[in-house]
Amino acid sequence: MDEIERDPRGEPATERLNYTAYRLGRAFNRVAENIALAHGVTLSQFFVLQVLGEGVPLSNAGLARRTFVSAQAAHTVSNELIEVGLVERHDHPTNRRVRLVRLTEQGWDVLALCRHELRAHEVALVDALGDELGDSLVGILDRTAGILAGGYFGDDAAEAAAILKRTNSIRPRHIPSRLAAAHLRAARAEDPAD
Amino acid sequence: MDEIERDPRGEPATERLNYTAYRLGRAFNRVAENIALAHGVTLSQFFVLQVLGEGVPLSNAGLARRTFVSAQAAHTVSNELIEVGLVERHDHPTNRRVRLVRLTEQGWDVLALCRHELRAHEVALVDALGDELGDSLVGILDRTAGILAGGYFGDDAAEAAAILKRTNSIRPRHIPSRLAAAHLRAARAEDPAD
DNA sequence: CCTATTTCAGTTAAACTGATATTC
DNA sequence: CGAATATCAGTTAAACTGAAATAG
Repeated sequence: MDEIERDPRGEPATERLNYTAYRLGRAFNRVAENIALAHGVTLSQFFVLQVLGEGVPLSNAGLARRTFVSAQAAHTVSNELIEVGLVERHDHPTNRRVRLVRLTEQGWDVLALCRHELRAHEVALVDALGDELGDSLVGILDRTAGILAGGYFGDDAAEAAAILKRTNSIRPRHIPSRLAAAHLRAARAEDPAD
Repeated sequence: MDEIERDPRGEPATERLNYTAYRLGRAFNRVAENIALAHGVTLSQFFVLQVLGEGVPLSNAGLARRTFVSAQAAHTVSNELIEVGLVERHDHPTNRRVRLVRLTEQGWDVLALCRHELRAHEVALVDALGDELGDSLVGILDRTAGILAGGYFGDDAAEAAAILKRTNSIRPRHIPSRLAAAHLRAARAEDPAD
């Protein structure tokens, strides 16, 4: 072993809630982003679809609060979704100032597809987590993120495959050599005729 | 009540793990960012400080993996921290290719201050959460984020105060009128001589 | 030769702040 | 008039991809 000097003031970052929550969020975002991009939707757009997917029309201000961004940011994302036909604006029944947004039929279709894939991933995760969640919040977050690893349970081939499914007109993602190698190995094992 | 039509396909976004994890991460990030900025450090820089705060020198590649970003992104952040003297580079004992980074004394000082404030926030959160965490992951994430609200337990005055503490040479944050009003009310109640 | 690391460079998604008009 | 909303605009933090040199 290397046994490089370790400073005595050192404390595991994974003991801090903000770090574990950040880590867990990143892991989920990778999966969600790959799923969304595979259907031509960016991650921030997908969060808007998810909130509107509750089936209740929302004002732009309300949408901003639910997606935790500024009203300006939510407005931009809404406009993008309107432009591609996944969302539409309509008047508020009583307040003439606010303009509500809601999903179009096409929006519901895309959301249903993403939801389906997302749920499959969740089922696998909850299964891997087991029944006992433990008794500390930071422990749960750390353990969940650890199981998720990069979001794909450490399955590099699965991650590479998910990246390849992206609609690359949006973001032509570079596949790290480690992932590419695993993906090739998996593909070869599946089809030895190669 | 308004009773606007609710689409039967609607499902709460808070039932999806990716949404609740994202929400929780955002709430923690707001708090961590305010604390970090109060000491002249951005959020991404702070994550690097937290990882190096384990007391073990890391390569840039290792740092990238621990903060879940590309090597290029980690490299940029490291350079920023080196420039302000919170981090320093030194050689790897055996591998001449890698250059390790570690905290400087000044880096340890800043980290200690941030850690202190962060832990106080965590204690308040865990206290509010109570002993029983529940038995579903999505339930825990949702409940925790709900308690945190915007990160400050719904205490608008506290959030406004935290924003005001930011070193505004970095990012002169706009304080929403709602927060500003709450902050003024709280300040007036504290010092009625005003 | 292959893989990992470092690091230069350009690009972009996605947030931010500022400011104004409008409606309740 | 005060507060919330919609929406114009510009800006920026912070990620991304591409590519090259270097060490093991």
